[in-house]
Amino acid sequence: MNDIKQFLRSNALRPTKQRIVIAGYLFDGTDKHVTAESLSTELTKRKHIISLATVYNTLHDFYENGLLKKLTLSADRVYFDTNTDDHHHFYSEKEQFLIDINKNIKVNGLPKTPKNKKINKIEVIVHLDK
Amino acid sequence: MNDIKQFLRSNALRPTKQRIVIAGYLFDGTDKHVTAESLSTELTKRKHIISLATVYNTLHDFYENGLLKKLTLSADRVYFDTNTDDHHHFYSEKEQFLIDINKNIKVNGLPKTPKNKKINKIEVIVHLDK
DNA sequence: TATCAGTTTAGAATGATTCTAAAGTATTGA
DNA sequence: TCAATACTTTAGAATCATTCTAAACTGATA
Ligand SMILES: [Mn+2]
Ligand SMILES: [Mn+2]
Ligand SMILES: [Zn+2]
Ligand SMILES: [Zn+2]
Repeated sequence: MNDIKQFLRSNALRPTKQRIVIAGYLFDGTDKHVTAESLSTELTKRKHIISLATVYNTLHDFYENGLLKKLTLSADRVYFDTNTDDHHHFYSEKEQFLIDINKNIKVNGLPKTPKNKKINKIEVIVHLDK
Repeated sequence: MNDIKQFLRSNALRPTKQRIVIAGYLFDGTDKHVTAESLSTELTKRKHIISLATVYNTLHDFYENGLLKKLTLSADRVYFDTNTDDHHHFYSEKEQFLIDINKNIKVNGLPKTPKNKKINKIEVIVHLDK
């Protein structure tokens, strides 16, 4: 709890009640993939009444400070990922199934990068079926 | 034009005026990535007045018949791809830059597929910067 | 403890997409 | 050929995730 305050402060984020609760949940040591909606639901379950606007604000604040990654897997919701290492995903849209691939993956055979551009990140999504 | 009619019929799609125009544009031989909005704008430029609802309907009809692929690259718009072969993309969200990678790409080092699931498709997105 | 910048919040706004239901059109079989 | 039918188009409303607004609130600072 004081750790969380320090953690927030060290990321230039004021340790407000709401941020402490959200950070406590998100950064509890287990990797998570959340949406604003799923996080809000989880907070409600835990009797923490935090407005949806604040959930959105906080996710963005954390994202902007590099504490979360953002995943665009489906057109109608944004996932935030507590695993900020470079990694990839198994994903099933139908089943809302999403798990990390932490092993080192090599992508071979890429053509040369378009003129005047540079590669920022290579993202591999392994789409799964039942 | 009669080709287009046949083409639509052979895909169980009635050759309506609107579908003929849209198919004529989309399947002119050059690969394209469009959104409902960009396609609508292009049609307007060409003096084809087709309602936005029909643009959406048609893109979905074509998609459902395997004439288009759907790409989820950004949370706030869906791209449809006239290249229906297996392929990957260079992408820059900031610059709306999107080009095909048709070369064969190999992804090595994947962990084993989760129990009771099978791989449907592997998607590689090479995110670019300036 | 006063001050101020940063934060939270309810509710409105936005914008892509989907839905509704009525009018229009392609198909088909007599 | 053409009426009957099924499919399609359309305007406008609805939906829904997300962002915005502006007012109330709170953490930091001295
Ligand atoms: Mn959306
Ligand atoms: Mn949206
Ligand atoms: Zn992850
Ligand atoms: Zn493509």
